Amino acid sequence: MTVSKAAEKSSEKASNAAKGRKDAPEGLPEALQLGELSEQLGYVLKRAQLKVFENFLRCMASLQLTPAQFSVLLLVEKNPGRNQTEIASTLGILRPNFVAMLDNLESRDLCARIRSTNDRRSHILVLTDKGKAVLTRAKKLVATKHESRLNELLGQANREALLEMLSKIANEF
Amino acid sequence: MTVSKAAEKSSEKASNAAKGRKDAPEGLPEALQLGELSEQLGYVLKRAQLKVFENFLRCMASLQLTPAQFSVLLLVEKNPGRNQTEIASTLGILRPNFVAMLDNLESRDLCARIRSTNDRRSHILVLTDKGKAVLTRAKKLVATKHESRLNELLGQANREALLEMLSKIANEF
DNA sequence: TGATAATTGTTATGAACCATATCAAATATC
DNA sequence: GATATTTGATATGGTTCATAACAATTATCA
Repeated sequence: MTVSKAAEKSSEKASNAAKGRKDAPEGLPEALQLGELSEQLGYVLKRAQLKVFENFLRCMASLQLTPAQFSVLLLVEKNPGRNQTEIASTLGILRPNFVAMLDNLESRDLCARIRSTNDRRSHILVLTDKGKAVLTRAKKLVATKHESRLNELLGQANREALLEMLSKIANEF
Repeated sequence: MTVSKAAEKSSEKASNAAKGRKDAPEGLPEALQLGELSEQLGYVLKRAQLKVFENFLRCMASLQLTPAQFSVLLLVEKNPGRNQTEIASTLGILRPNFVAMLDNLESRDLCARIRSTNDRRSHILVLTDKGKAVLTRAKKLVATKHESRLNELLGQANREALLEMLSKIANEF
C-alpha cells in the first residue's frame, strides 16, 4: 500500500478514467520516478549548480554579491592593472555585457576604471579600498558559510576530488 | 614576434606603464592568474556544466534535442499518464514556461497532450510512436557519444563517485 | 444543494542573462 | 600617412526565468 502510491494514482487515472469512478480513497502525494534522469550527467550537474548558486546568494545576502560579481572582484584583486577585455574574456563574459556589470560595481565604489596612460583606449581595473574590504569579508563568508558545507557534506578528501574532476571536465570535455 | 602580440600589450601595461617605455621586446601571451577562483565550487561547477551542455547539444545535433527537452521525454516515458503540472514541477520548470516547451515537442510529433477524462482540466502527457523512436536513438547517442566521454576522462569508478557527489549536493546542499 | 475556494493549462508580461552588429576614439600596421 | 585593428560602449534581439491574471473545471463545506 505505501509503496504503491504512484501505482494507485496513475492507475486511478488510467483505470478510473475507464471505469468512470472518482471515489477511491486516496494514498499519498506520490512522487514521480526519475528513472534514468538521475544518471544523466548534465541533469545532475545543472541541479547541483543551481543549489550551489542559491546557497551562495543566501550566504552573500549581507554583501549583495552575486557569484559573477564575486568572481570579478577576485580576478581583479589577483590581476591588478588589467583592462576590461582581459578580465571579461577570462571569465567568459562578453565585453558588451561586462559594461553594465562594471557600472554596477563602480557605482557601489567596489572597483574603479582608470584610463590607461600608455593606451588611452583601455580602462585599467582596480579594487577600491572599500572593494578590498568587502572582498575580504566576502571571502570569509564564503569560506565559513558556503565552502565549509562541502566539507560537512562530502568530507575534505572527497571535496578535493570533486573539485579536481569538475576542473578536468571544464577544461578537457 | 608572432607569439607576442597579446603579450606585448599587456605586460606593456603592467611594467612599461610605470617606466613609460613601450619598446621592450615582449615575452609570452600571458594568461591571467585565476587564483582562488579555481577553488571556488560555484565557479568550477558552472564552467563544467556549460561544457557538458555544449557537448550534449553537439551530440544531439542530428535529433535537435536540448538537455531540457531530453529530460522531458525521459520523464514522460518513465511516468506515462501524468499531467503537465506534475512533469513540469518535478523538473523544476514553472508551468507557464512549460507550455511553450510542450508546444514545441507536440508540433514535432514527439509527445501528445490528451485531455483527461476524469479531470477535464488537465492534460495527460504521453510519447508518440515517433517520440519513443527518437528517444531511443537519443539515449544511444547520449550513451555512446556523451556519457562515454566521462569514462574516458575520469574512469568508471570516478564517474560513479562524481555522480553520487553531485546528487548529494543537488539534494542536500 | 449551491456559493466559494482551489486547481489546471494558458496568456501576457517583465527581469536577467547571453550574443551580435556597430560606433567613435585610439592605436597598430605597412 | 592611409588603412586596418583594438577598446569601451550602445543598441538590439534572443533565451531563459519568474509573477500575475484568466477561463474552465473541480473540490470544499456551510
